[in-house]
Amino acid sequence: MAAKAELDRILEALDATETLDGLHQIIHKVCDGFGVDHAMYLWVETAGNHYYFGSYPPEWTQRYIDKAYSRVDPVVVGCYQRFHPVDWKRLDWSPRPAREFLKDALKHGVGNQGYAIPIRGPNGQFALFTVSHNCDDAAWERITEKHSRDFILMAHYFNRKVLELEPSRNAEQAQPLSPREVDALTLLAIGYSRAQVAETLSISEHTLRVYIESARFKLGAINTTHAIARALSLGLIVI
Amino acid sequence: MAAKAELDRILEALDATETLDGLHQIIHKVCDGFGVDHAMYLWVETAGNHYYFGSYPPEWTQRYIDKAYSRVDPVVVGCYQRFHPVDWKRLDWSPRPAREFLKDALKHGVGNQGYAIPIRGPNGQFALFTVSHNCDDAAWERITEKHSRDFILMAHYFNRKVLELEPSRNAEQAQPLSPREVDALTLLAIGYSRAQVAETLSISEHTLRVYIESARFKLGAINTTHAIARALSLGLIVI
DNA sequence: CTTGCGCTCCCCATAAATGGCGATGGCAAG
DNA sequence: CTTGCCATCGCCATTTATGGGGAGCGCAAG
Repeated sequence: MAAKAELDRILEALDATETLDGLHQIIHKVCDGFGVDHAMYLWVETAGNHYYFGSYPPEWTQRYIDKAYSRVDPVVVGCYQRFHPVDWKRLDWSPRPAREFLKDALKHGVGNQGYAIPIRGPNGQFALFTVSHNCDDAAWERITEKHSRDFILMAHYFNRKVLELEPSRNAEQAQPLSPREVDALTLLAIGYSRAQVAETLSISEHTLRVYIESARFKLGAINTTHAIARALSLGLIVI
Repeated sequence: MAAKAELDRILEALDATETLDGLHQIIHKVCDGFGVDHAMYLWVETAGNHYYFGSYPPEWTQRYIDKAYSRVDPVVVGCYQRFHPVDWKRLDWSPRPAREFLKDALKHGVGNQGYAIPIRGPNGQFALFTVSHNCDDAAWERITEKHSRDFILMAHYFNRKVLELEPSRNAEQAQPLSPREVDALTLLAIGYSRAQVAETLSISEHTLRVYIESARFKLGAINTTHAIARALSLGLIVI
């Protein structure tokens, strides 16, 4: 089957590329190889700070950033709460901002059909791989049914490469915490006050403070809340 | 290719199954179909609260839970910080607890080779899909090279089904936070004091307090640190 | 058109966390 | 055998967070 060879070619190209430029080119091969109008990868971070590449017109991508559309885009919002790839049609387009966004998107050449694959990486990374197209529902269903597995794999490989080539975006490795520090931060993270933590761990509150301060220092955190947040993000504690 | 048909059969079975029992059976088909000794799925939550099914001997799985091995298991610890599937050999087995864990695992019939695929879902879900086997390095590399894509897809499909059939675990759907609440918690999570957050958001410190309290209430958190931790865990904020 | 919710503002008092100065003993690696 | 890290303890002053009251405006959905 042609598409199978297509997938292999793309995944191999993804494995082989060593530059972001190379990576960005491959997205166009996805369009050609799978007969869709557009494909894109979008790493969603805090508002306005995305990492995007794809085949959408540059005006649209700029507009998307300028208008902070990722906050209203049902594809982003909807995928954030699910694991399963999703057809755009099945998302909730009822809120007014969403409908206006859709109108704007169609005007800028985004396809009326789309299929989005949520991707999650370490440290809370969240990204999307999307293919979109202009066609009727039946034709689109044929495409997505046939290639949904391929899209999943490509999403995985794209993200893998992005993480590899954009290490700066990926949080730095923190020095490990001592067991007591982990205990202390974990209990604080579930809402215990310092007094309660000290009692739970059967240590003086002062000793506890030493742990917290030590953990704060290791994590480069300026207060306890920050330390908890960093420890959670870095996977050093789990609640 | 036989393995291709094998993959199709398994993914279709995964799509079709509607019970956890059915799901648990399929893991054995993975072993048969791909010629590996063991396969397993492990949803890692707080210590001792896992969701597991697989082909390991029941004694071992019980022991794993009893000894809280997920805290020292380099497969779990190592995968938590990466996106890429990983061969067990490439993990860090040098800490003493890890070495003792390995000895214990081998004694209980876990293979000397393994390949682990990290899986992440909404609300900070973290799971592992692992295949393991007893053989030499060369043979193992042939298996993993040939089937790594299949393993990724199976990991994805297993997790998809688990999320579908175990909604209770995922059910901790927190009510969504308002944009201002997200702003407030996010800034607190990066270490800002309330005064700084209020200034950054250009609101009074009292208004900020209302947001924090409202978020605390929605999250069932008893103090700010707890709220931050829960919001992070639930994926409601990202830092 | 009412009800709810989000966003905004203020004061007071108390509880909690932080910063700074200490100290001792154990254990492991260089 | 020193150096560093971990675990444990104390006190005081200051800053910050929390809990308890209030209130008004706007928007959207029932």
